[in-house]
Amino acid sequence: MNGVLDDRGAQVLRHVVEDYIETAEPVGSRTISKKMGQQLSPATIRNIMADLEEMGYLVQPHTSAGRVPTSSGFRYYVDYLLARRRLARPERDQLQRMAAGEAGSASADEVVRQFSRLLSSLSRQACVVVVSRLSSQPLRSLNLLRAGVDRILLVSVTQAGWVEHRLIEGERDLSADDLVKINAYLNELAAGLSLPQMRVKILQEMKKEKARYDRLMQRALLLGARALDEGSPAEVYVEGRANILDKPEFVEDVQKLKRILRAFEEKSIIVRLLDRALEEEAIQVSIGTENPVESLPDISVVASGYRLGEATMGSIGLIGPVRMDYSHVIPLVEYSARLLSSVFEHR
Amino acid sequence: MNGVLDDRGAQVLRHVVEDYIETAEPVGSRTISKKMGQQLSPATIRNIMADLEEMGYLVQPHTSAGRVPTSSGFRYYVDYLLARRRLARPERDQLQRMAAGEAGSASADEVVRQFSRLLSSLSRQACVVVVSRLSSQPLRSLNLLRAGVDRILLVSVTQAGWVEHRLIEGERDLSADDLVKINAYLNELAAGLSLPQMRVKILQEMKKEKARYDRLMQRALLLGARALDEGSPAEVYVEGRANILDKPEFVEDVQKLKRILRAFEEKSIIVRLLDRALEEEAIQVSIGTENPVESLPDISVVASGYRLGEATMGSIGLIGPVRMDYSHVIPLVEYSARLLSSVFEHR
DNA sequence: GATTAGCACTCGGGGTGCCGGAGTGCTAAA
DNA sequence: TTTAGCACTCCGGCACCCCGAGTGCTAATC
Repeated sequence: MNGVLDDRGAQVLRHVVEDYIETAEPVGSRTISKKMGQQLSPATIRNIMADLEEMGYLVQPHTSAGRVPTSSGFRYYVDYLLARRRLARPERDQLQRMAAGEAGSASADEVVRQFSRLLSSLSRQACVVVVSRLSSQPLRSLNLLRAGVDRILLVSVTQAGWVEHRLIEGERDLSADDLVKINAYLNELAAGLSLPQMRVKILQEMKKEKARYDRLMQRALLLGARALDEGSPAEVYVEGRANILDKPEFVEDVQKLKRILRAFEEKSIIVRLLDRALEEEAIQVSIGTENPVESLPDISVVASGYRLGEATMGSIGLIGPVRMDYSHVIPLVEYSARLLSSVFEHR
Repeated sequence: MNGVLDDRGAQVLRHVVEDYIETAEPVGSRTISKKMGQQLSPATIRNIMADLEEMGYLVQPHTSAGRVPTSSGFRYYVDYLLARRRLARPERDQLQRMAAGEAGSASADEVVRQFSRLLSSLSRQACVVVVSRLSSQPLRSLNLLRAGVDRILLVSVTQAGWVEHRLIEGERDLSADDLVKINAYLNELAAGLSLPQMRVKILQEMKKEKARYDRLMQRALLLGARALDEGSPAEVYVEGRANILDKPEFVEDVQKLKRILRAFEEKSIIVRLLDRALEEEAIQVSIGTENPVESLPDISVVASGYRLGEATMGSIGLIGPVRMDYSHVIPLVEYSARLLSSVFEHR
């Protein structure tokens, strides 16, 4: 009675979880007995279920109701009982076709958004979210453009094709020619570096220039340093919000719904939810209360980072009720993340 | 009996609408009689209400229930009965402070997003949507940057500070120097023109260059033409989706909710909803079935275009149930649109 | 000793019936 | 023309009951 299950217990738990995933209703002993081909009578199943309840894997919403898996029940299921199903052919194909289609043409954020859409519609079950972080990627180019009498636009393009721009205020006295020179200079510095590396480089370079005392180049470095100081915020894309309205557990409780929708509007919350997936290589599954946002104890997150070479670029994941079809959703996310990585790899 | 109301009828209609806006419940004759200071007894009110029902301004959900305004009831109210309230001081202040704060610093799309957020939270009542159209704005600059072995990034900055970029495929043989030259050339052409004007200019210029036969410049023009051919899609920002969950009329009907949330995920639908506001100078109010999307007969849209000089830049509006506090929401949107225009004006 | 059949028990949900209140329309009186 | 009065309607809430699904326990069976 230490949390480890014998084979029978495990099988029962598996069936309870799977039935519950399907029906969203408490599962009774009869149902399980039938599912297991009557090897065991309902009465026996009841005993086993009582044990499982004692161990915290199941709960009864009320006496004389069937059982419902707890978060730890789901956790046990995911960790030990899940049949690692391969992805169904048509889904693989769809994802691959999309990847192939997007690979060449669209801009990077469009690629990500398309993936997010498709993944949300394939999983039906949940909402798709994609976060991405720019700073770690190596740059392709860095350019300053005039964007107003006293503002300048810094456009950075990474090797993977991400484009980011930010404004720098209060620069009125640089001519178009100056900017061209500065661009040439900065680009020489930038090639292949990531933004933080670039920052370091600039600081080094500033010391040198001080000696040489080239006013324009010094100016260039100052501008670069200022722009990079701010750090780039994550981008968040949420698709398929409406899917949560297909889940009875949410529709029955408007408060939950509201909390979730509100969360979708807060970038920082989404980022927190998918943060873990950025660090780790493997897919991350946070079930119910396990997820890092305490105010959302009824949702699960299945997410995986995607990468470009060494650096993690972002993470893609599904958000939905704890009652999720993990055996479907996990390979789906895994595969998508891998595809996404490879799309960016071949750019 | 031709749709025009005498004073008494109008007053009764006004009170029914206002009470219904407040309570979301059918309104009875007693309530109205009280609201009107007992000048008329409930019985009289009942007669008047029966007339209003006959004229199509009110309906009874069932016999022995109070009355609910129809879409035409709301329409009549908005057109003739609405006390054009001025905006409350604190709301004006908040909007103004925001405008002042954003004016200088942020990039244009950030400004719009902030407005959208604030407007959604001030109106509580509904969701905020902003659409914006780039093509008509005069350009400040146009730049080509290398973004991959065989792709080039076109970055256009408008005078109002909107930044847009798009990729051009299959250009491998232009050196960085070439790009600099091309940029200088294009920028000379571009100054002060809008994208479509630019297109025309480029076509003219192409004829000339053909004569001169300058290969690089011809190349530049081709690139420019290709990039501009595609036309820029509208940007859509939706904020405060969760607010619709505060409206009992939506929460009671999950199907409606789903339709609305789905609509929010379709750019094209949102654009259709706010389209009218782009054309007209004045604020646009579409009540219930009046709005251009037939599949959403239970929502109203209050929207207004905002402009930069002559050209309309986009429109900002609220989406919510037909039962909206128009007397509050209309000035709110009007004022926001005006502020937004002025923010962009002073750039 | 494990399994199972049997049985008593519990609880939620759905259906029914009843009542009260809010509201109406109509009529007749003011 | 307005209004008081009255009969009528219908919704919503409440109590009630019953049924079914499910349980736990016990005693018999393998």
